Amino acid sequence: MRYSQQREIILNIIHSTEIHPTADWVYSSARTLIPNISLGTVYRNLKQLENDKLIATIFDGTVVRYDSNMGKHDHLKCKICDSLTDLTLDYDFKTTVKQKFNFIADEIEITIIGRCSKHN
Amino acid sequence: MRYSQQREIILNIIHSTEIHPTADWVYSSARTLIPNISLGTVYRNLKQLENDKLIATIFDGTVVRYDSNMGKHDHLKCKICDSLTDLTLDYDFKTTVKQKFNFIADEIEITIIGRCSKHN
DNA sequence: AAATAAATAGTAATGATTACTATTTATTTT
DNA sequence: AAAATAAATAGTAATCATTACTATTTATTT
Repeated sequence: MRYSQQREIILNIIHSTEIHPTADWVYSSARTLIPNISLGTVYRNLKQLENDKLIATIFDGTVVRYDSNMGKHDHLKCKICDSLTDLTLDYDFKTTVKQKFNFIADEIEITIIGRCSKHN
Repeated sequence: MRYSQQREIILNIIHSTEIHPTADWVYSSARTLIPNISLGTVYRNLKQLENDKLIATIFDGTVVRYDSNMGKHDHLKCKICDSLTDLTLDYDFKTTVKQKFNFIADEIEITIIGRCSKHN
């Protein structure tokens, strides 16, 4: 993959925020640095960065969000302020589903939906 | 909420399949019974049925799927055949997140992604 | 410095979902 | 049972996120 300033900026944007931004947020943010960057460029690079395992995508119900935390982790999603917070839970479901369903687990996605500390 | 034949048929369709259908699948299926049912009617009723807790929605990455299994349960998603299978896992994350994050958990969504018994 | 192929900007197209509106229909009132 | 009502519908247009397309630009190789 050839270097591009656009891709570097997009990756930096995702690495420098905790908010798990959407493609559109990344686009707006990138435009402050490259005013005429194209939305298509943002989407294409997000996909490439995901393929290269430099970022991860999270499906948040309606929109896709991007996450620079590449370690195995889970999410707390606040119903009130719509924030998404990383956490790490302790579990071992892989052996369970292998034994009961003969299902080989590659990834496990856990999202806990509720009210964060600011809204309860 | 006023009775409508359309809503009854939509609910029956979801109750009579295990495949966690998409809105479009429900639409196609409903058309065999009501040939000129509108796609908007399908979406509107799916939303109403969800509000009334008669069905649940699952976000499958790209499309929304509907589930008539209203009990607390989790999903096994096969990467190869794209099937979505219900299962029930045993866990208690609610107390963990209350203690560590002061987060009140209302729902917990767990999806295990991998290869089902037919594809491993 | 010229050749190349990958990446871009800008725009059009797609696909899922929602909004709108005139008409139909279930339910209530008379 | 007929008229009044308001909710639900069909059909169509609009929206929003994402993808596709294409001529141009640019990083890298020769």
